[in-house]
Amino acid sequence: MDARTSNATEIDSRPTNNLLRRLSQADFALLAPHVMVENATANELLYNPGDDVQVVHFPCGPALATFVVPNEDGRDVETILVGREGAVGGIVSEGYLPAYTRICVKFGGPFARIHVSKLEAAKQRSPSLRHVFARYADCMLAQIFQSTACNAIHSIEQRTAKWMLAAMERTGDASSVPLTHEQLATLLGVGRSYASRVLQSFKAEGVLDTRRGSILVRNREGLRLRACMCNEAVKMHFEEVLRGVYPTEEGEPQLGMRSKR
Amino acid sequence: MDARTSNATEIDSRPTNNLLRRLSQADFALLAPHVMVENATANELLYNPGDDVQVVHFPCGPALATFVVPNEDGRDVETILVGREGAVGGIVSEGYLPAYTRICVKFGGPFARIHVSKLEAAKQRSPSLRHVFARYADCMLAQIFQSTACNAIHSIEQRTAKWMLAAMERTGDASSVPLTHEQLATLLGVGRSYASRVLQSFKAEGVLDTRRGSILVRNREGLRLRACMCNEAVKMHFEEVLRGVYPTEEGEPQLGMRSKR
DNA sequence: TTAGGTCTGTCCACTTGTGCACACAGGACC
DNA sequence: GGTCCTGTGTGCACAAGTGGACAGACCTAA
Repeated sequence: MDARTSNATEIDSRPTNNLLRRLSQADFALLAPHVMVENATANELLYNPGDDVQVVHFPCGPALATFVVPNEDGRDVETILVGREGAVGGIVSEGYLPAYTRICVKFGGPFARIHVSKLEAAKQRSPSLRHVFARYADCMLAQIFQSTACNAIHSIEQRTAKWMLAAMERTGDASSVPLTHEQLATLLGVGRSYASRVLQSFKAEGVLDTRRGSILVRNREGLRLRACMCNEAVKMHFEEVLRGVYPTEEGEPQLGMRSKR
Repeated sequence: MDARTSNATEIDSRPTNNLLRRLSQADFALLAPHVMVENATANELLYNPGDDVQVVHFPCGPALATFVVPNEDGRDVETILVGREGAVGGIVSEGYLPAYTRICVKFGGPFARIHVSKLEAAKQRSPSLRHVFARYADCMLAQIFQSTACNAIHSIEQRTAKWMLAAMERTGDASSVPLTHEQLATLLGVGRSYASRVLQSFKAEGVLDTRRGSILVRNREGLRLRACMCNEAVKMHFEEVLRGVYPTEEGEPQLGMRSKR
């Protein structure tokens, strides 16, 4: 509604990644020449364990990436989801180290990419830019900590509901998650038949519906009732540390990070 | 054996924290004036959620800290152990942010402390120092990722064995862990009676023995056989990224990080 | 329109872990 | 030397989750 500011076009042309959109114009200008947006499709691997981390990927729009911890016996575990609120690759390590986890595109979409060396050079020049990334790294850490606790004490039912909500918040899609029962089970690190049963019980309660290869959410509030509060805890930390970056149902963070005018 | 270098005394007087000992002399010199070593006792809280993180704590000797994720229903979960291989507080966030987790002294001992502002100032002046801390942050991240996966798919038996080994590697103590069954159970996020039963089965197999308030390890190799490989996976990452920082049974990292001479 | 592969719902026997209860053992303190 | 408290060992009923199996449903492609 105040899209008539002189630089609205320039701002709106930024990739739809909340982290990038939160940057001041000056900071974004440092990165802009090196940012490239490309599409990635579901299941594409951004990094494998041991890969040299050289590129930071910012999921845009409905794109979603996950960190997958491989396991000797093949039972890989998905840990955290990263959508347009964040970025993956060298966020904590500042790059040039072997990746520990696999990073996998969960839902396809555009990804903004920048070489770590360019990002680090920009951080060198702008403390405020460094600061935003340090803050995001802290939020990502919080997310993983919460995941660890969640896996330790919450039921599969709770975690299923939590995962669905987290995915929907990030993609912005109102209703459907393209996932087979098998995939959902793997992602939670549980058996397929039990995952099916949980979905079945949700279905019986009218919370969601199942299609071949996708899950439809019928009653988001019901889902929230059945989920643990882990999402909320993490969201609060995001709000405290990086106000407006975490996607919510009320809408995206507005541009113009300085709240004046 | 080459303890006759001119500055041997100065080096040996460094706190017995492997991260600090890995620093070049020049880098350590930047920190030294601001480092203070103080003892902390078990169960002391270094941070509570929401606290402003202003001090970095480096566990020395047998000291051990843990990150505890509090839970709405009071079922707190301990996540990762940090001993003399690392540090806690503002490692990822670079300080001045509200703590997300509780940080608790698990086993008492000396802690070297430095104010985040001093550490950050030193990083500003020395890229190599910054680099060491970025690398450690990456290792810590790996540790948490592995924990998340471990909690998702490994049995309580495996996790108990893993925890015992991890604690012993870090404290260097050959045999005894001062822990009640209750504490062990809480720390793993499981019921007390089941934890007792697992210990009982280990005892029956001659792997460990129980005393009132502490657990004695009888057969470390047996413990390793019963543990998951999560420790090893993390250890490998440490070795790759920060060779010699992770404590092992073979001994501590030797000083003089440049291997020449 | 049929064939074939994948996904889904459900059954079953089994293991893992929970939560409560209770007897009793080990120390610490008077 | 008794008292009291906390910690330990164990029994039981139950809940949660596993892993294999299989029939049928859905979709695609020929």
